[in-house]
Amino acid sequence: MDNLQNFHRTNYCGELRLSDAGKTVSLCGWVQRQRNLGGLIFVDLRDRTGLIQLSFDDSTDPAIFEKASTLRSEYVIAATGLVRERESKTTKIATGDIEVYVSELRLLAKAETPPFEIVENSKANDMLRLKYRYLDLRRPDMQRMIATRHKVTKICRDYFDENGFLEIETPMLTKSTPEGARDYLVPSRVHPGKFYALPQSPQQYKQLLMLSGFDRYMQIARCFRDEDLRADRQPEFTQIDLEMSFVNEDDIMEIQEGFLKRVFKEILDVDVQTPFLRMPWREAMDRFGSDKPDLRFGFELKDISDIVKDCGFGVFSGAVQGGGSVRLINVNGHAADFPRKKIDKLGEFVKTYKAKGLAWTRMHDGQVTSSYQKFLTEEENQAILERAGAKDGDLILIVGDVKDEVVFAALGALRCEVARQLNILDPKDFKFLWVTEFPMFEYSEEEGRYVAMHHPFTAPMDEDLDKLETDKKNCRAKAYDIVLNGTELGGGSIRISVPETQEAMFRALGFTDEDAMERFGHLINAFKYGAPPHGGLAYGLDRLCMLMAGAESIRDVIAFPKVQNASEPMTNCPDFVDDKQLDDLSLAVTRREQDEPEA
RNA sequence: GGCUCGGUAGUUCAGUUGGUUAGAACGCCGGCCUGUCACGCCGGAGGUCGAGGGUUCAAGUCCCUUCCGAGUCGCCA
Repeated sequence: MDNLQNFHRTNYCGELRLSDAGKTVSLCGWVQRQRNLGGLIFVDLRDRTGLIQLSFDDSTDPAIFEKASTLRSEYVIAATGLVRERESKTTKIATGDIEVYVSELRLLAKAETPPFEIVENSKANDMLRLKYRYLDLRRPDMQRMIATRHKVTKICRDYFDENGFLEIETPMLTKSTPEGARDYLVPSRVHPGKFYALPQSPQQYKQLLMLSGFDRYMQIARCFRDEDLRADRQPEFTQIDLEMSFVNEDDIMEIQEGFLKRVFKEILDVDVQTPFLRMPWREAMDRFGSDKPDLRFGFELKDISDIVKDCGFGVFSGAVQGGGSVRLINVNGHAADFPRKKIDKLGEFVKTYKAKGLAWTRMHDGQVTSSYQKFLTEEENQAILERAGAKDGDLILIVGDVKDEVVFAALGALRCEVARQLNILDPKDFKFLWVTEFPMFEYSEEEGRYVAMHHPFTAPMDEDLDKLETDKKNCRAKAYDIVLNGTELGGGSIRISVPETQEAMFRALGFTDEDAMERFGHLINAFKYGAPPHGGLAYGLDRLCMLMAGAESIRDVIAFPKVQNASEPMTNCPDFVDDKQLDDLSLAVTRREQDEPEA
């Protein structure tokens, strides 16, 4: 084994080109592969910029050749040599015109055979990759993802700085708030029995910063939510968090669009058209069955409740008369892609969303087959097909339910599912959308009361101010979500800056004055000292990077993510702690997992 | 907590109605090879079929339990 001593790297591997021929360079990195041809050895050397071929010749330098013959994959080496044009070139790597003929070789570290090959597009499963994440991150595609993420945050800081924003850090140890997701709690040693909470978002702090007069705030903020994971949800994630004073929705959306336009241009060379399309929440639900519609394709929802409300098919008429609706989508032109068996599978799919079933009409080669037409009159059937704009080659899919939410959820998801099955979703097509005029409240079955759909500091729309207490169901908020290709990138709102309105909001949510004071007293008090009108936005850096990188999970753009049960396979956290630590924190554990080690 | 899919060599996978010594590719180890670049050729090692129990003359295969992973519903102000 050698050491670095006075070795100094002069270049990165992947940056050398034919124009560098004749130079003597010093390179460092990992052995990608060694090819020993007998009297010749080729070594592909890898660093974060790419590969370059090192060559060794037994006939001219047997000592170095002997050393090179011991090299194995993932050994760490340093080499000095002459850049020269290759005898046989390749276009497979960027440095394929040249090689480095090595005159000095240092072996800096040996390596065991890795559990999976360090190559692009690894097929190793997620668990293995995450257990050896430091090896997984050596792979070129992961290096690119992490680098892309760096570029996004770099542009973010530049852009918002240029637009007068200050980056301000807010605390990680905060007060637990009841509304919203479960908090991660941190016990206090010096206050036995008391807990901090890790922030779900810097929401209240950034509003207080507006009160302090910082006017434009930005933070790349880590947030924590103790909820179950998904492909696009991690217990700790990063938000680009903004707040601005003396602005309305348009001002916030405009500054946001400028940022996204720039990020997509600089990183992907994609020209994003601004301003983005805006759509009220109600319209998004009616047309797409979703508050985060994917606009890359059609198959929009149509309401046929009026046609079937008195029809002879109980599934339809019962849904309408029970207070719900019957709606359809027309998968136009794709009847041939959905034979009976596949339609039955779609029926199973919608049941995931609590739909009772899926009715359908398939028009293929002049033949019409249908699951429901025999129960309806000729006029009713005709009216449905007309409403759907149906023609030969179309597939009509219908869901009815006594609950509108079920119809929307089922058809909204079904619309995306058929698009996915038809393989018509282009990951390089970026369709942005603002969804606006969100409802202020949604009814929580679990709690038996209305809860804030966004958060309790969201301002109601001026024209709905009086509905805050009288008509919660129809009260709309100055809230907006930014949606990209069916993914909610982020959301924001104009905040309540009038103390009386904030008090009304807390009352509407069922808090007593004492409750509100206990939980949000700091905010309520602050608002008494001159609060500027303000609003902001926060969106998921991880999700943005995922979509830009074409990744299927935010895990791929997070260096050290958690798996589905919120553990981390590499360090094996969370883990038990010893009694001394618990004692210091005045904690006693009353229930443990079964896999507790023998005491 | 529910549903769906998965777990076989270091890795990715195949393994038929239950039936001989569980296979392939890549990787790994050894040998040969002077222009390879997925080098080539020859040889070799490597398996508690996730775990436990059951049915059977016989289980990777069938049944039960359980663990682990992925996706998803609930949940995520």
